[in-house]
Amino acid sequence: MNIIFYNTLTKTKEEFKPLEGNTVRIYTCGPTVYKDASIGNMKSYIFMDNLRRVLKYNGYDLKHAMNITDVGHLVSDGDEGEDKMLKAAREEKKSPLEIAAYYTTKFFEDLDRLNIDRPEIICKATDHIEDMMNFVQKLLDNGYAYETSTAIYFDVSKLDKYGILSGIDLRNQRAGARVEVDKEKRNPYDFALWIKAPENHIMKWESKWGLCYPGWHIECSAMSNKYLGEEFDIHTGGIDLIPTHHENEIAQSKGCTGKIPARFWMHCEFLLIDGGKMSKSLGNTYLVQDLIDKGYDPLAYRMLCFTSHYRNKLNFTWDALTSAQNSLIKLKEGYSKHKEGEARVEENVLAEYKQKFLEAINDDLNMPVAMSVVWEIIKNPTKSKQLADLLLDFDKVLGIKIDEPLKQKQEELPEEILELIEKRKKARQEKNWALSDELRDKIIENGYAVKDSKDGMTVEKI
RNA sequence: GGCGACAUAGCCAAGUGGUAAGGCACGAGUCUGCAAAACUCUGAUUCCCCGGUUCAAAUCCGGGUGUCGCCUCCA
Repeated sequence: MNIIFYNTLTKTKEEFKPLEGNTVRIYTCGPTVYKDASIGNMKSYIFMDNLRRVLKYNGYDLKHAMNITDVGHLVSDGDEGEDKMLKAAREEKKSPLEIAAYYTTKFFEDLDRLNIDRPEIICKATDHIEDMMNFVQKLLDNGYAYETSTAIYFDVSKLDKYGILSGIDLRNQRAGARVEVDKEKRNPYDFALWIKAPENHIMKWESKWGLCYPGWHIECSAMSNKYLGEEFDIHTGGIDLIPTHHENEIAQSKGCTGKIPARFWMHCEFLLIDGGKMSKSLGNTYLVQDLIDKGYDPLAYRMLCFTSHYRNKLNFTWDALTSAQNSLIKLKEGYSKHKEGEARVEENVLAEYKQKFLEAINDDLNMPVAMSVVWEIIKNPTKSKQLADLLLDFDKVLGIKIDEPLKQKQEELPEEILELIEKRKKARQEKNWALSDELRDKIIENGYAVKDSKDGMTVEKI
């Protein structure tokens, strides 16, 4: 079946086919590891994982590279200010590499908790300094770069067109509206490729231009070129990377190879918190750990992401997450019921479900529609192992571990609650309903839910 | 000032010309000693407002209002 993806480059949906053979080459802009990754960051890695799984489900092999930025970008894009890595290192009293190692580990922990598969190639910026220098030299050789007293700059005026991704027109931009103009720069939009390190800069490398450190776009160009070639299939990232980072990657690659590095550019929209931006000052920069601490299975967040399309903003609220977790529980229960089902269903029924599911995911990863097919199966009154197997098959794409119990923080019941439970059990045996109800109220008052069944009662924290 | 996105039931949201997916919550019923849980059923004559195009518009066009994002580091 055809796969259709929305391409930011052309602003249209296009049919996707790998450039070469059966292997899809993808590059994803990974994290800068100087702080914790928020659930907002994770939205775009869930998208990345979703893309991988859909391509694999369609039978493609993947060669997917993701960078780990462990060399500092600057605090400001005006090529000035303090280096983020160094700032974190100073504040946490660690070396930059310790900081990077620490947050890299935490980042991958979060990926695991969200069941996000790792790209085949994980490349660290600091391991590719040599490649970056060569890339910069190539740009100088080709006449796309120039040296100033502070850095090697890319000259955007040398390109036939700068701004094809974001649609900016340089003529409409006011130079220095927000950032002070560097007199040595030829054009306001010129950006630093290779920066001459000040005396006190810790992370710096010997180069033919002196002790330097890389600008914040060059690593992606150098590494994608190294691992995936001059032209690969898909480049992904968050929507915020379009106007500067990806625009500059395209500029660099065009200057070096004459080619736009990727055929398809796919971008994930932002997560909103209570309808607005996630920000430190509002204290709503939630982490995966925060979700766990509040008693949620991280995969509930994955479910929440599937209620909306990756190209749309998703409004995160705790209510929405609760709703996603409830539906995840129901989904797992529904799966179990089918798994124990003895009935047989017609082959064409299975084929029809599969067709609808495939149509949805291949239409630019339309997960909300794909999920509606899943619910159709769950709600099918004919309980059949075949349907359970189909759901398990779909879970290769969903990655919600439909066949495993919910992973929730289980709290031990306190002693006094256990006592109340015992007393109530006795009261119920004696059919002393008044006492039973009184004890139930007490348990509920303490913040626990009581469920009675034929087999006894269960009590859990609300 | 420039660029862009969005506005669909209480909430999270699909749907891009053919008469409103799905989930959660709520409500009702079944069950239960009563509740909870579970199971079943139920919800927008209508898609921010006003015009226009069309046999037909949530979907296209024009105008308005509102919300949000980017142009500084950001997924």
